[in-house]
Amino acid sequence: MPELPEVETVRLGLVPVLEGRKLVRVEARRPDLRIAFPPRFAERLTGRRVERLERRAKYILAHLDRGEILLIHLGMSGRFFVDMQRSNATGSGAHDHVMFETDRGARVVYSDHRRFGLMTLLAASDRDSHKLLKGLGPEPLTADFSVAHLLAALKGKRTPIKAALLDQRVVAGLGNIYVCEALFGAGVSPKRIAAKVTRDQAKRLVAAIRTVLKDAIAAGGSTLRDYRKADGELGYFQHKFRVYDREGERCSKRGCRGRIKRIVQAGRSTFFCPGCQR
DNA sequence: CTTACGGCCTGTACGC
DNA sequence: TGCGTACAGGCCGTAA
Repeated sequence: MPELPEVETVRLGLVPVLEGRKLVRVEARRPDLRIAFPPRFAERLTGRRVERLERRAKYILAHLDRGEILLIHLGMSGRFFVDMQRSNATGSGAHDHVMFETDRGARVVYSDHRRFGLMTLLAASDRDSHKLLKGLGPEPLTADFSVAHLLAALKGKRTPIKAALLDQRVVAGLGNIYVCEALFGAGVSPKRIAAKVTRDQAKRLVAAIRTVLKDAIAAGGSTLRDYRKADGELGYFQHKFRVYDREGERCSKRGCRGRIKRIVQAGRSTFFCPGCQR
């Protein structure tokens, strides 16, 4: 269920445990996440030092010594746990697929009941050319993501803006929730055809996207001590959304008398206020 | 080329 | 309580 802010919060939780640490033991308990582990996956990771954890879109890239990158995607249900007791016997760890033990004795467990996540290895030199990474659009929290870029990316697109913003080639890291929130913040209707978004709306969208993502990351940092919950789970936090999953509630915008509506676009729920999103 | 849709898995919520 | 159904925040491959 993680989008950019959740992935970033997970990354921040992993940094103190993994960065600079050597992996002394790695177990890959099942090989069939969305993309099967490469051959000898656990062996190739054992003994490697994690030099740096990077986030790109919804991916975490663990830069290892010897010029390799461990690429991680959490899919819909991927979670990391640090230093907690997990037991397959009791069922609590039934979906624990990968375990990393560091030279400081920390144990990091990756759990993913739907198995839409993935882990794979790539050469550091493929950082920008790997097929999962090469088509990604700009990071929304950097200057690469500009009004000019957004307008160019939307040009000629016949799909609704909602679908366009979910397209990782347009902007990287947004998912269904934050697209709904950003469209609400910008006052733009999710049904508007992408190519018809005006310059003024594009400006508001760029600003709203940055704001909702930054606020969510900040909420993770302030809600969780060390980005970690009591049970050792990293990166997830209670966050209040203004439209997502609020069908039927009053619009929170001042002076707006509308109610939040739910529609289905491209098979996914969209929440918006017909009163103030145009 | 762009756009639309099925499929991958399992868990949970809800109506009857 | 049990059962069936719908739905879930992602992404890829394929077809149109």
